Amino acid sequence: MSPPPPASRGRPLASSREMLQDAAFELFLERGYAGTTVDHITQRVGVSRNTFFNYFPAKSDVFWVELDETLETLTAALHEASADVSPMTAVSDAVLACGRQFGPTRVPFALTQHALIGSVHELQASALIRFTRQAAIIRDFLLRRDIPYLHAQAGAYAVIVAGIAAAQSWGAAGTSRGELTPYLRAALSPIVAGYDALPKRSFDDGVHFAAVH
Amino acid sequence: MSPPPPASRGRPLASSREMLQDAAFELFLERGYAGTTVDHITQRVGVSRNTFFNYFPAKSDVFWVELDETLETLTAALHEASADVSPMTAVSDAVLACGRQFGPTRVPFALTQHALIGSVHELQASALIRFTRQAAIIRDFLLRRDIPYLHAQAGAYAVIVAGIAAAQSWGAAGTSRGELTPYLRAALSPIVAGYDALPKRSFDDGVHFAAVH
DNA sequence: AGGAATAATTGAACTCAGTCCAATAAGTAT
DNA sequence: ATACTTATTGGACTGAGTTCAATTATTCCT
Repeated sequence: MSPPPPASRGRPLASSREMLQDAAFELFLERGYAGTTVDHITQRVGVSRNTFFNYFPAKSDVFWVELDETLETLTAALHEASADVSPMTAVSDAVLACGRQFGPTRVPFALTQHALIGSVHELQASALIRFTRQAAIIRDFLLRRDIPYLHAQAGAYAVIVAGIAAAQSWGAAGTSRGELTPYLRAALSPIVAGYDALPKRSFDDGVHFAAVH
Repeated sequence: MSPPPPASRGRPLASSREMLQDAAFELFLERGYAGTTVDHITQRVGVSRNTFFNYFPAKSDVFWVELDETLETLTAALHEASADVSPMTAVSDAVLACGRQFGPTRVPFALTQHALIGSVHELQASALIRFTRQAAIIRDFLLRRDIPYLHAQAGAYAVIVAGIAAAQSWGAAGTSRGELTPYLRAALSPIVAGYDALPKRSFDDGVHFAAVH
């Protein structure tokens, strides 16, 4: 996910991550994601196919680079959460904080092109990986705040999908889109409200839900 | 998705869908999903590799067969929804109706083995396909009930992920799992409550969200 | 009975992502 | 110089999924 640390010893990097990334995005625009092979990308940079995989674990990782940079800040945003607000409010605030990294001047490729995810297998798989990864981070946060497992898992999922729905609408809105934040607020509010209204321990009305993992 | 209609004309089917399916599940248990190739499956049935793809569009479709049968009933369940209850309650009821098709005596392979989804690319992709397909059905239902686009999309997503969280906990609970319904109820309730509490048209407090598609 | 139409099966060749491995090249530290 | 470290490379491989033309089994029509 993160760029390999520049080594002071050994053979220096001949091709940079950015070169591959730039070539890939050019080609994605020229021939579409599906019409671009890893060979195309490396040929444009003038490097062997295998070198691509030194920098990116998969072709699909290029698609997500911009988004991934932001997703990585979620953990930190959660750690800054105040203990005064409800768990789901804290999560929502963290997601909003991440969302503020986007705006009319910064729209990740993955958002403008999210329709691609519907048709390319690799993107579907890589999208789900990111989904579950972020959900696990939020779920664990909620578990630490004593939310029972089922609600922690479902709540984590729900917050993420609210973010996805917001990002999709925003990304699809074209040049008129403005800031992402109001979209996020609108999508998140019913979720947060629903969980905040939940009486403590209401989750097991007669049924015992075992924790998983 | 659905089995090819038995043709009255032309060469009759030599291998049945069930034979391939049974062989596949046997092999999934014997060697794991990833360790089973399409070749293995067709060799066990005594048929050529290409024949597999006459019956299933992809290897991953076998993984989901049992679940798919139930997912296909969602549209019908939504059509039976009463106009008296709130849109999200109607959706929740439909999901609960689908969920009642499972129980201790019927646990789909995809649920007991859901951990596989975390490690197999094809399963990730095929899981997301099913997720978006069901979400679109629910979203369109909510749109017909005059829910604005962003909330319809986010709400549809949220209901599905609540179902997923419930199904995961239930599937992971082992032989002590009992009925799926209480898990579903618990996971769905805060979502439904959150959306039901939403004042009409509160969604665009000053911002216009364009409909997409 | 003898085609013609229809549909399933098959084999073969192909594409492409991703993995593995051994060889080599290009640097740095001693 | 030499050893060590690390990047690059080529080659072979796996496995899912596609495409296509050829074959085979069956029904319908005459």
